[in-house]
Amino acid sequence: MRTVTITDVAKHAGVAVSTVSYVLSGKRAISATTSQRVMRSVRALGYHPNAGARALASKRSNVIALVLPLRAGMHLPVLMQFATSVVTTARQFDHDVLLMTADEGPDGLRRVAASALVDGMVLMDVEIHDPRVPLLRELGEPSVLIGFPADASGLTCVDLDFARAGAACADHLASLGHREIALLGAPNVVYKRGTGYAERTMEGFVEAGRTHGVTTIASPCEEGFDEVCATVRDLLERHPGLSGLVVHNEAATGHVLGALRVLGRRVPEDVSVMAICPDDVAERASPPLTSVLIPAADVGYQAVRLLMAKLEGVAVPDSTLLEPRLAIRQSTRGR
Amino acid sequence: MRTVTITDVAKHAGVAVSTVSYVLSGKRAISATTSQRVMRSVRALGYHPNAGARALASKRSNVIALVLPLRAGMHLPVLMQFATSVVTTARQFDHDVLLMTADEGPDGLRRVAASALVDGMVLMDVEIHDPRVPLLRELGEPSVLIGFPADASGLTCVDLDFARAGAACADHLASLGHREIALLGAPNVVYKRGTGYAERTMEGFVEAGRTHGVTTIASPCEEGFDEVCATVRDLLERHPGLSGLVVHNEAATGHVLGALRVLGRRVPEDVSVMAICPDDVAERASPPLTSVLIPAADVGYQAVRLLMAKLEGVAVPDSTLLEPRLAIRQSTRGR
DNA sequence: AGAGGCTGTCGAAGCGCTTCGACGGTGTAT
DNA sequence: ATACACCGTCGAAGCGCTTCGACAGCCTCT
Repeated sequence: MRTVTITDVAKHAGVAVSTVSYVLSGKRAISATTSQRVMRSVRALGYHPNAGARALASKRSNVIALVLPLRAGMHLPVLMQFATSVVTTARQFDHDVLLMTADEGPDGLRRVAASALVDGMVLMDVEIHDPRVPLLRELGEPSVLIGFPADASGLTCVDLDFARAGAACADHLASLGHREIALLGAPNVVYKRGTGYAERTMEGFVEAGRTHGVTTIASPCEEGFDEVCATVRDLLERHPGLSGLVVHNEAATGHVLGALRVLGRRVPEDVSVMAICPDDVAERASPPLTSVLIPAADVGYQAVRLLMAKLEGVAVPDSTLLEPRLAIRQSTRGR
Repeated sequence: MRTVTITDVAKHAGVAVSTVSYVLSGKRAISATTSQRVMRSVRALGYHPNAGARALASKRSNVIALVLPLRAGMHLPVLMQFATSVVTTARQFDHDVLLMTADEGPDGLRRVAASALVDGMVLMDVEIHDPRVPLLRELGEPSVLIGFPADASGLTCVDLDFARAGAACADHLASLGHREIALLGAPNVVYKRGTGYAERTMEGFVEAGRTHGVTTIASPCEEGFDEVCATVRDLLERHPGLSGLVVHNEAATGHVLGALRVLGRRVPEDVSVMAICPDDVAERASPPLTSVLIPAADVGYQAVRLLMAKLEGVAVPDSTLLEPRLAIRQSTRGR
């Protein structure tokens, strides 16, 4: 069973090869009757254009790269959500997604760009000082970053507005009357690395606390149960007035609740707890956590949408920040 | 800056285009001197072969598809581990990975195969009655499945030997002197769907228990804390002699420990607990859990290795089962 | 009635690469 | 010395598609 080519379709429909191409691409006007005849042949023969030939002739592969670094302290489920929304959105724009990880290093990007395997790329989990950024500038490959590097000029970046997410938490707790509140963040290594979103969340949190005249404490948080327990105990001992806790670390979220239980503090009666995390994590906790949502699906969608616009030659904003969304559940209350 | 083509390299090196091609592919003998001269030109010009042209001429895209369904109850981190090991291994074989999700449905597979976008595919999370399986047979596309469908004849399947994993847990607990042991499995929906690995684990567990003359209980387990708590409480009430617990559900692992704490049972003094999960989850728990490892990286590696063999036309075994590995930590002890 | 402008279709020229057959040149067996 | 084999290299023919320019036919405007 030889594979069906455009020539077969053309013969079957009794038209020229170029006519079939134009029907399929819509790049020139074709009469309705011809068009229908061609489409009927396409279906009858089960024709699918050969991707390689198309890419060669058109200089467009209709594939975009999704570059995931996969570092310690990243929460995988969120990454997966990004990834799947990128794939789904890309398909809506008739593109496929090539998955790349960082272990090939920057050379991977270079290779993929130079070989015209992809038309553009979406880079996830971009750090403040990301080695991929200068390379991106050099390659001139259309791209969209998820996250913000230190120097974002000339790049297209998308992310949740983490500063506002941190602030939203402080706002919510302050409005409930809490006067001393803490943020438990990512593991230390994430801050050491200079990961923008973690820092911006803290800044937003602290800043908003100051505005409200509320005492804020911000602390990194490791991910083992015992470490979380120690951190929480320490926090409560040092700050007896502490009554509000924000967890921005998905692996630790469950442990924090467990630690409070062990320490004999009730949620929300003694301590209000909120999380910055996807909804399903917040809902699965006990009690369900008031949370600020990380809109992973939306970020992925925006990233692809922007990339597609760039591929069309449309100008796009350098920076796109997505609004955090507060969902009030049962883990916070006034005092 | 026009992109560098093989013609540029040939001119630069003073040889024919075909010679450059043969140097790069090694498909014909080329003298050492010529070869070196060509390679020097390749580096000097920064040549990368155009993927589309290569695919068109050679009928090989050097891309494989990775198909993730993404259903409820799947544990994402494990999927990610599979995925990254597939990508890494594919790169070792000079292939890239196209990421596909199920929302395009079987047509996605058909499209990708017919357009010669990929040379073969790796399908993850295959169910007992998987709609993709008949399609796969029809397409005749080289493929490897991770997981086992009901009828695996003529297909290449890889997976952890879950029956032996379940048995290993029962063996371990029995050898420690426990006479009544329970398996907490995946959420009910997973069994309803007919997911092979979940069922096989249970069967192996029950079977091994029988061999040892130990009472076994196998129960599905939802993933919220409160549900887990209720399940565990119920289990302990109904089976007062229960002293060993196996958790085969990553989202629930942490909750089970929390539930036991709440119920006043110490681990491992009162109840021995083990898990079937990746090492990092087991190590992060408190106390660190004796576990049977899911060798995600190895499964991904094997899948790609087998696929590459098939692409070379080498015959491969229909079924590859990976040995479970028991790691004894602090959550189990004799009674 | 003729010029000019649209529309819809065709033919042909590549896109950059692989691969096949051909062919000098050198080494080995007769 | 002649025949033969083999090694290393070359030229050319596609792979299946897009796209450009050409052009026939028709309509509209003067």
